Amino acid sequence: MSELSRDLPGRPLPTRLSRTRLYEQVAEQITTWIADNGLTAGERLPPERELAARLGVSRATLSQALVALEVVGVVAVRHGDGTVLTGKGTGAIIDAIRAHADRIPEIIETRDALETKLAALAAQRRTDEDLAAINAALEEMERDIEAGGRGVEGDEKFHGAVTAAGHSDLLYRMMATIGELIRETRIESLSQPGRPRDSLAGHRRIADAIAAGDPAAAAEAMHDHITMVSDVALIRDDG
Amino acid sequence: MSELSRDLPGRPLPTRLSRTRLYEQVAEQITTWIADNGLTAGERLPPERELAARLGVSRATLSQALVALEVVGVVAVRHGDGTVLTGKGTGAIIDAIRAHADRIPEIIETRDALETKLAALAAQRRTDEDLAAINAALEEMERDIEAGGRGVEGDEKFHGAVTAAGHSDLLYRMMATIGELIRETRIESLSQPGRPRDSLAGHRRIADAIAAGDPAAAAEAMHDHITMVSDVALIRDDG
DNA sequence: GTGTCCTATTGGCTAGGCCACTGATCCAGT
DNA sequence: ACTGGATCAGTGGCCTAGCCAATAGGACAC
Repeated sequence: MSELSRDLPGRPLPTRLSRTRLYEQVAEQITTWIADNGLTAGERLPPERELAARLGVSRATLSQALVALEVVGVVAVRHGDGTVLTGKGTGAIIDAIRAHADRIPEIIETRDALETKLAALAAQRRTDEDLAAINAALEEMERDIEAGGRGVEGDEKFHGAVTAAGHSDLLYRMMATIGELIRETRIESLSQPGRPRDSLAGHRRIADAIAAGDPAAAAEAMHDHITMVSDVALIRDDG
Repeated sequence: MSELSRDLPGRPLPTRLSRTRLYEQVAEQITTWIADNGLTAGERLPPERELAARLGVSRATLSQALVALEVVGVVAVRHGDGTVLTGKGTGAIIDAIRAHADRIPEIIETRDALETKLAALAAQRRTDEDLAAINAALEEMERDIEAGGRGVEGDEKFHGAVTAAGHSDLLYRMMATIGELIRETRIESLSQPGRPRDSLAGHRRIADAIAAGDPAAAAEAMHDHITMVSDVALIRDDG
């Protein structure tokens, strides 16, 4: 039959396209369901029997999906108790790194590599919505600092907004992978006296460059900003 | 109350020791069996029915084990054909990306982000051994091109050597994560007429900067090199 | 030779069931 | 009142049995 025709584009026949198996779709549905309902670590999934029925698959298939999610580190299935979400998510690399104790310099380097590029991309690709999100984060950080806070949340949102503005799935994922590691260094950095204000100024430079659509300036501003953060980490190393 | 007492051990009370589920043991057995018999990519595992019988488990359980191995990227299960070993082994993100078809521009961007930084780090940290490896790769590529080849292997080794010379575990792992994706673009790039020679020259610049210990020059050379590669990818996109 | 069809083989998925584990509850003993 | 053990409902673990769907390769017609 002509079933083949729809699988034969002009392209070089990249990789034997794999059929989606049911368990993959199920796993996908579950993860999106988790995201939609804003479930966090520790919360429970419905019982297998119920979940299987609700998704319209057999328990065996659901079980495969759970195995997949378990391997990836999204959930932990506990015999006799239930299926609970684990916080880590991507975990694999993170644990490996964290196991080696003080990898902070490496985290900074990686951030530098990824975010500098992302800033440049953001300058080229940001939409008005992206810009709005960036500015909102900036304002939140400013308000928090004015009120005597450290602006941690705004800081995080800012970098998240810039990452999103880069419009690169792969880079986005990589940032997500080391996201948790970054968060740890971030808190340390902003705990330094006077640091929040400096950080805010750095963010302004980045935001301006992105708004102006100047990739080079955005990259440089981001690089400088991350370098500043790294000072803190090094200080801690000395201590 | 004394409810607290159970939360206050002298020791950290490690982690809720998780029972090994059968599928884990099965997956373990399979991987060791693979290793023992020296099976390589492309070779087949026995049929599910037979394998299940031989391992003394049900097909359902074996299927779970295969899902786990599939998620990790050890095997590929093909409906109607069988279960074959895949060379890779990291896979998770790769498939997610590949599923979205033409992500080549994103791959290039990510390469640019990671490798540019790695080149700079390599310029600062390379040992004599690193330098030797880089030069060896360069020579291999040159010889291959002289002989009319495309220098694919040398190219790959070169980038691997630079990555190693960066001495950053995290960045190294991220490169490994997208390694296969890069390989695909590499082969395409070097298939362009005249491209291998240009590529070789680009590599020389990078190697020289690293040898000279000049991070900025190394980063720039790497960036230019990757930009050149990206041209090819874009050409392909047009076609 | 070439293309088509058939079929054995293999994985995909379901249904239904029993067993094992967990946690909460209840109850007897102290 | 408190402790400890027994019970029980709910949950996942695993199995058996079976049918469906995809693949590859050979038989066959041309």
